[in-house]
Amino acid sequence: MDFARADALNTAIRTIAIRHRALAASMLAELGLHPGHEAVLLALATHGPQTQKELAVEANCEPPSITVMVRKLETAGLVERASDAGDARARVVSLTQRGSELIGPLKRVWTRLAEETVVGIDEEAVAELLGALELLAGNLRARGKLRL
Amino acid sequence: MDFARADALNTAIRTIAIRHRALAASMLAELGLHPGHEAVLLALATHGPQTQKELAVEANCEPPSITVMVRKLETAGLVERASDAGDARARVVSLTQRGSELIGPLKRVWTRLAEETVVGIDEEAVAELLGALELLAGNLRARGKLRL
DNA sequence: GGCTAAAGGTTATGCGACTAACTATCCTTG
DNA sequence: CAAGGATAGTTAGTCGCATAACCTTTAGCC
Repeated sequence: MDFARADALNTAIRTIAIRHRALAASMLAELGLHPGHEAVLLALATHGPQTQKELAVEANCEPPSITVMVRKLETAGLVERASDAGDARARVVSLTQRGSELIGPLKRVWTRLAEETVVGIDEEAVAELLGALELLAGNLRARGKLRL
Repeated sequence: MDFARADALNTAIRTIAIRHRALAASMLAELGLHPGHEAVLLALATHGPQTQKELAVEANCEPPSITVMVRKLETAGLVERASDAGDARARVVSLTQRGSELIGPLKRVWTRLAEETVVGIDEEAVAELLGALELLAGNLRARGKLRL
């Protein structure tokens, strides 16, 4: 690939990353959330109570990030942690009542974000784009761990 | 749009953002750079010396981020700042000799990153994808600034 | 011309995310 | 069953990026 195209691609990805996050931040602020928190809450809403390790996999980030986010969500009263019966190391995280009540509005905000992101693209093209994006995500999987 | 598709889209974007950045970080580390720095260096290489305000536009980030990055690049000896003749407020940033010498290797790394990102996608599809990504970037432009 | 508004930079602060290093538990296996 | 390695979480420290507040200089305008 020539540099011009490579740079256009990298730049587009970086630009989308920054702006998508910025827009997410301003929308999530309506609910008192910060970007990243929605991944934890939606994972809990979809797959039920789970350990922080599992959350780290679902939310696509490292355990230390989960530790901090879960602590903040706990302080906000949206989530609670309990000791796992059978493994004293693990902490099982689950939604509180207040957390559950936030899921509906969160899903609406999250949907609105996606709609604004792809405005002007017809449904078929969106499906195609989604496939391509998931392919990219797969390509990039765990590559960052490589140390020479 | 239904929630499932919206979430798939948002999640794909967030995942790509995190992983692309992580891979970029590990590749740029070979050159002693951190992610974000490449945007400044490539902007200077492409469009020549310019003020920090212009760099902020080109690198798609806010002036304070530029201030800090430029200072680090200056400390690393890759960039230098001079007072603008005619406007005492502005600082003109330019590449040093060492900075210029880094551009070649940087372009190679940057190209390799893009190639790894789209591995397994044929050239025509990459072009199409690039167009879609730039459309998304346009959709998201400055939306984050909105305050209700 | 002097007063106010706008613009370029910097500083301070907060957030997410990472790596590295640490603790505590669990599980293997010799 | 005791020793060593793997695993769940936490803590500490760093970086990019953002916003808010501030300082300085420029520019507009009676």
